[in-house]
Amino acid sequence: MQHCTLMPELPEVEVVRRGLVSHLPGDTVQAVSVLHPRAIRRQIGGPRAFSTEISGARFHTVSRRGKYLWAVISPEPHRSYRALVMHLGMSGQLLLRSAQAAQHVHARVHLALAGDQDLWFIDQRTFGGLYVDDLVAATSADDEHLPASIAHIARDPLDPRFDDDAFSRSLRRRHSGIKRALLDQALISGIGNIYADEALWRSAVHYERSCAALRKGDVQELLTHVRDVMSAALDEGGTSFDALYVNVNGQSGYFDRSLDAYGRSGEPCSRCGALIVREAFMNRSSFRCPTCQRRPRSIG
DNA sequence: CAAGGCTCCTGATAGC
DNA sequence: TGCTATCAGGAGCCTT
Repeated sequence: MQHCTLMPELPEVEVVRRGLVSHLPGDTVQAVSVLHPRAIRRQIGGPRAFSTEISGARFHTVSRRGKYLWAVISPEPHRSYRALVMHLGMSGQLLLRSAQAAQHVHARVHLALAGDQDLWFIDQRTFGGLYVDDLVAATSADDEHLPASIAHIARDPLDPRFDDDAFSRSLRRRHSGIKRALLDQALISGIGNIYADEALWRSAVHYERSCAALRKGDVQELLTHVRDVMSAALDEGGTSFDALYVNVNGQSGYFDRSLDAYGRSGEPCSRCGALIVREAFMNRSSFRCPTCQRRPRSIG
């Protein structure tokens, strides 16, 4: 078993959202313990202000934009609606546990709730974090709201209001390789290193393929593969999700993904048999089939 | 304004 | 045995 298989991308975060939405609404925060100051990020006033504001807060719906989650909280008098914003980063987990549960080594924030279970934020690498932010109208035209701090995050490809044509136009105007664009949360959200590699493998496209060289049909096909690979993971997570158990959690192996490219260097491509290679890219790894996903001629 | 690189962090693992 | 280097990567931030 690998030491960390979570790496939350859209499907993982969405499963966590579903767990939260089945437990949090209606519950209230009785006490707050910030166990690691770094777990409170982008918070005006820092951990102290966070604790003050979230104490006594009552939760409403839990929403998601890309890899960000937020729980709407009742406003104080004469204030706009606010939200508890949560990001899992690389290794974050949100656990609902009884108050008596032993404290996890990497517990960063503890919210004691009035209900049966408390909310714990666990995060080994502390790339994730929580904060409270204003909710603002997403567009001037409707009643959709999202935290002001994530207004720049694009819709995800499973969002019914994701605009395929607009995405295609924006993407093809980019002067960069396709994978860099897929990882840009301001262009399309929810995709991380794993699903980017998987979708590119399914599309038989090299990660350095120029965005501008893609035809509209190529983009549409890529979107289809992104959606397929994410939906499959979401189904898997959804079916193994047990609301009666803990769990809004990201246990290791929770998603037993069947991956075709990511992490499979040295193993045969399940389409052609060539050995999958790992290459350094953007301070991370890229996995591809050297035969199915040939390097563009224009790239060294 | 966009592209692209740097940096934060902890723990497992490999190599000497 | 014990040290050091490497790797894992989301996303804000900064430079070009």
